[in-house]
Formats: sequence, C-alpha cells, structure tokens
Amino acid sequence: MPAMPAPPAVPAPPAAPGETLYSYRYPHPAVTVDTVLIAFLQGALQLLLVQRRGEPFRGHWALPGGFVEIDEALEDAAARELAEETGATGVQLEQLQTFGAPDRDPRERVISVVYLALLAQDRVAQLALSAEGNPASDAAAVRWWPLESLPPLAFDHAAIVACARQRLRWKLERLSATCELLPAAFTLSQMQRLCECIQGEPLDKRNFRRRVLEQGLLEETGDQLRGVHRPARLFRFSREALAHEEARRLLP
Amino acid sequence: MPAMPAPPAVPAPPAAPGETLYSYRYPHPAVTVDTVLIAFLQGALQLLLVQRRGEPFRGHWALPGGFVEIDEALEDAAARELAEETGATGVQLEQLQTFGAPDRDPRERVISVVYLALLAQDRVAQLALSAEGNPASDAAAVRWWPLESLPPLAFDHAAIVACARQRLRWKLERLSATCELLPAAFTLSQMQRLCECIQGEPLDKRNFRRRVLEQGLLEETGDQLRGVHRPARLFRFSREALAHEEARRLLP
DNA sequence: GCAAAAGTGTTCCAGATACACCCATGT
DNA sequence: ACATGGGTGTATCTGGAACACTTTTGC
Repeated sequence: MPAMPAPPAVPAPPAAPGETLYSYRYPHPAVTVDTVLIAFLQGALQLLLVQRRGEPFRGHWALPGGFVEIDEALEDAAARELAEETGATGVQLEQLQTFGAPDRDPRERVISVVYLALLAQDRVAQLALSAEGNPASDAAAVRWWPLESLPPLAFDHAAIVACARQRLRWKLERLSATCELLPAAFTLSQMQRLCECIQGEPLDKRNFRRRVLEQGLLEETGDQLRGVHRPARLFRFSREALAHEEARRLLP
Repeated sequence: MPAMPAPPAVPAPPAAPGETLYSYRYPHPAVTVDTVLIAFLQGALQLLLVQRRGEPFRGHWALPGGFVEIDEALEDAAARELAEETGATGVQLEQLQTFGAPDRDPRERVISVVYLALLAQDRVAQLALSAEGNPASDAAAVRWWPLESLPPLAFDHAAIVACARQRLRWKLERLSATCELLPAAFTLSQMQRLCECIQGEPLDKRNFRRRVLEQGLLEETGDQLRGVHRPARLFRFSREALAHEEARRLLP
C-alpha cells in the first residue's frame, strides 16, 4: 500500500506520566459505531435517543454509540454500545452507512459506522426498564422520540437520522421490516395501521386483508385480542414462508 | 464519551530515528477506502481490478483503494485513490458498505469503507489509456474482469464484490443504474441487452420497447447507429424526466 | 341499545404477457 | 440474393383499486 504524505495538523495529545500511548507512522482517525433504533409505538414510528452526559454536546440528545475497540468486529461494537447505554440486547443490526466528514466531531477525526435496528413492539417494555437501571453508562437519560418531532441532535446525527428514514421507507415497503416491528402476535388492524404509518396514506381494509392473507405469510395463533370492543383474531408471521420471502414487496 | 479498557495486544511500531509518530491514548484502526467500479462491456458486466505491487497479497488482484488521509472526506479519498490507480475520474461514487472484521488485513486493524461506481460504456476507452500511463501508482496492472469469472482476490475483496453484486442487482432493477452504464447515445437493442444481462433472462422485444418508450424517459437523438445491418435509431435519456424518476422501476 | 372496531365479496380497469412477420442494410 | 438485426400491433390475463354493510363485544 502507498505511503501518504504527512498530514498538516495533528497535534500529539499530551502524554500523562505513566500513561500508555499508541503510536502510528501515519495519523489514524478514531472509529465509532452508532445505532438508529426504531420501534412502532402509539401508532407512530419512534427513535431511541440518549442524552449526553459529557462534552461535547453535553445535554444534547444523540444516537446510542461509542468507540470501536481495536479487536472488536464493528457489529459487535454496535451491539455492545447499544446494550451499555440503553439496555437493548439481541436486536438485529443492519449496517446503514458510514459518516466521516472531517469536521463532524470537534475533538478529533472520527469516522462513524452507523447501524439500523428495528425493535418489535412487545420487546420495548423490558428494554426501557433496563435502560433506566444503568447509571454507569454514558447517558444521562434514555427515551423514545417520535420520528416526526425530534429534539436538536448532537454531531451530525440529524443527517444520520435522515439517512435512516430513507432506508426505513424502503425497508418498510418490503415484508422484512414489518415483521420486525410488530409484536409476536398481532391483529390485522395493527398490521394495517403500521403499513399506513409507513406510507403515510390510508389503505382499504378489505384489499389489505385479502392481499396479506392470500400471500400465505400469516397464520392464526388461535388466540384473540380482547379490548373494549369486538375481539380480534391474532396472527403471527409463519417462519417458513418468511425465510425465502424477505425481500418480497408487501405493499402494492 | 466513555473510556475504553486498554486493548490486549497492539505492539507499537518500531520508531525509525527522526521519524514522526502519531500517538493516541487509545488504539486507533487504520481506515481505507476501496471502490467497486463496474461497466457493461462486450455484453457482460465487468469489474475493474488492480494487481498488487506490494505485500501482502503481492500479485493478487484487488479493488482499487488505499488509506484515507486524516483531513480528507471519505468520498474524496475514494475518488483520489481510484484516479491514482486506474485513471478513472469524475465517476459518481455511492457508498456501498463498510468492512471491518478484525483480521481482514494481516498488518494491522483496517476498516475499509467501500464505494460502488458505475462507468458509462463510452467513457471506458479514455480511462483504460490513463490507467496504463501511471506507473507511479500502487498497481502493477489494471484490467477489466467479467463479473462471472473473477481471479482470486486479495483480502476480503471477494466478499465485498459479492455485496456489491447484490446492491447492483437491486440498482439495476431501477432506472438509475441503467442510464449510468449505457453510453450517452444508445440503441434500444443495446439497452435491452443490458436489462437482460441484469436479470439473467430474455425479454420480449416488443413489450420492452413499448414499456420504455411509453414511459417517456427516452428521446431520439436523431442520429443512427450504422453497423453491418439495418441502421438503428439512437436514443438518450431525457434529463428532465430522469431527475424526478431516479428510483422508478424500469423492469416490470 | 348503542358506540366502536372486526370482519367480509364483487366489479372494474390498468398494465403485463404472449406471440409472428416485414424492413433496411452490408456483403 | 441473402443473412442479420431493426422495427411494429393485438388478444388475453392477472392483479390492484374502489366500494358498504353486517357482526360482535363492552359499557
């Protein structure tokens, strides 16, 4: 590989006495991972953010994330940071994009590999609890924010979220994201509301039901969801049908 | 941001006397960019590879790429390395994915941000010339390889190419990639051959023509392509139609 | 009994598919 | 003249879109 010319301005950090330093012949950027974690709650898509305890951007809201360890796979790093800061474990991570504008972090050159994850409705409760219970983390607070009304975000995280929404819109047109966001058992109306929320326009109930049922992707659990009105049948995605149909279009 | 535990094994490199070293309190990975550059040549999709002049993987074929400079945007780095090693300039780069398995480079931890680029048919000639004319580059040789019969690749580049093909298949179903791969003026048969090559099955000539013409995306240049047989009308993509239709499905 | 959500079929239209022959040119 | 790729129209089928009323429960 080629030699690079020496860069103009990279001051060596002050070495505290007795501290170990890691030295390289060419300047190296820092690498972080951040995760855009999305769930479908109260009829809207919501994003999990953490409030920064330290500088820079202290008090601002940011995506959960942090530095990659030197012998750690990128996805492992994202999962670790997500668990540390929010308590979310076992979520499926999908790489979204890498952001590396030279000035995106005021401290040093930081390149961030961003992951996207979707959280099923019925797993949100357990997660929120463990998030509050970890005061050792970097986060002063953790909460869900509706995608439509986010607070000011730290770093370039607003641009990252914009990118995630684009990917999300694409994923949601497909089957894959729908089944990741719904709970394990759901009613057809819940599924329809999610699909409507996705594409921002109402769907015809009969056409919707016919379409998803004729595709054979759902199976009845046999249970019913009893609410204040007429009970509704509960469905689940049939795993075998799902396996080879991940990229299939769900919406017309 | 949180402190990370000190990593187990990162030997500091031997410092040659008088050499500048860049030091950090935590170990930093190196970051590279690589580009998957694809064109449609001789009726097949082809990939531009460079033969490595240095170790490791000396003599193996690899994606064009190299280290990111410390104050350089990722995409700029990819464009620079592509130009240095292959002579290709002014191509549209799109971020594909980032590869960062801890052992993907035997020298040190290297995280590679990979870009995907498509090269229009009529720009291939000028490129190949300048590629040969740059012996200062890292590359012992540069050539196109058919995607269907690649040589053994260096590092994890085979996995990267597999990932690129997946993205390419998706892009090619849309309008965007088709117009990037065709020359500025092309016949309907050329366009059909590209589309057939994309989805691996033959298309009906009449249906194909009706579909693309009715969409109003093409306009006749007025010229003809004269070959050994009946001349064919030449078309171009109409820019204004293209602008708001990038994500539109071209194939049924 | 009434408010609210669950559940259920048919008609119509647009767009995709299948299919075969004549035309213009170079050799 | 003939070989080769360029160019054209119609019948049929599939799948989406539009549309309103009955049923079941909790209060």
